[in-house]
Amino acid sequence: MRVAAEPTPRSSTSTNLLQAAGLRVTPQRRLVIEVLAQAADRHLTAEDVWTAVRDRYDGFNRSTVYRVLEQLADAHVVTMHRLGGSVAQFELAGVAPHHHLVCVRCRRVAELLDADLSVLRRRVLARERFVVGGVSVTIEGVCDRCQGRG
Amino acid sequence: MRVAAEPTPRSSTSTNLLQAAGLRVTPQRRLVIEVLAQAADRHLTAEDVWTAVRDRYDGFNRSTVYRVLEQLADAHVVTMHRLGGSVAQFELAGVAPHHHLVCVRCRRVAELLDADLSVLRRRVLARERFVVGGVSVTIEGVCDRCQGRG
DNA sequence: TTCGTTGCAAATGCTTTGCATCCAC
DNA sequence: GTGGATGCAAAGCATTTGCAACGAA
Repeated sequence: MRVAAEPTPRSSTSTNLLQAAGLRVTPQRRLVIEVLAQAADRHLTAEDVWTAVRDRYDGFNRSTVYRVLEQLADAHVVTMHRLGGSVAQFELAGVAPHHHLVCVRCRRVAELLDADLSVLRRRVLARERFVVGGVSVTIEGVCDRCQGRG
Repeated sequence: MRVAAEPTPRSSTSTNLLQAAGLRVTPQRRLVIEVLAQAADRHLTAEDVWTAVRDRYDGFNRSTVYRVLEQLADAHVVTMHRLGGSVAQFELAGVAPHHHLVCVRCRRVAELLDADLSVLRRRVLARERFVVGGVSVTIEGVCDRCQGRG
């Protein structure tokens, strides 16, 4: 794909993130990161990301989005969530360990930046012979927007 | 489908569960419930369930398994989980509110019957205008079996 | 120059659906 | 008898993969 010769500085955030992760800096990867960064408060599906990047540069392929998201997830640059629906959702990593409020009607995801689970984590490690990685609390329910309807 | 004329009592657990849920008692539904009941300690995928029921009665259709599992989930007879992998897993409902330990290597799921989250639940309800349904804690990590390898 | 990355198209895997037949009530 | 349930086959959707062309280092 030929991407418009945009005067983007080589040392932008996306470039830094890629280099820090030991990944090659390609315009596609930078775009995906920028799209996720601009949607910082939301969770995007692969389709959302694809729509956004294609808006900017026609020809951006869907499978490239999936491949890039997978690589970025492996490199811990983005985080992937499967929150009950059938589609995965992505967000830029690096904030606090986070939990989610998932609306069972509209499937919107809100973040829950609370809940200290360190006690739970320690207990599990001690009791269950289970080396704990990510702890994720998902709470299903009905969000404020949906409480009027249905 | 013609199911073998097995002398199964009409008042078995599966029949009771179906009747209580207001669902018609069909041999297919009873079989699905029985399979889930026999695997009480595990989480089964739709494929697992299908393999098990087909073992007993040839001709049991895959889509019937999906339809039955969906109806049973709607009726809260079974619980569906999406625990990081792309495939849904099912188990008979009705035990304690439960949480999971998911091994990132083998994707095996262990149960975690602990963690009192009532405080968290109350706080969320008070603060977020979010009507809380199910709370599910998922902890990813490496299980004991996998700790040797890789 | 080299090997990783991308575009394209086709395949995959899980799940859902349309329709005719069947059976629980 | 009647509406819901099932079998079958085909479609659906999100995601993955093979391969040739391309481009970052």
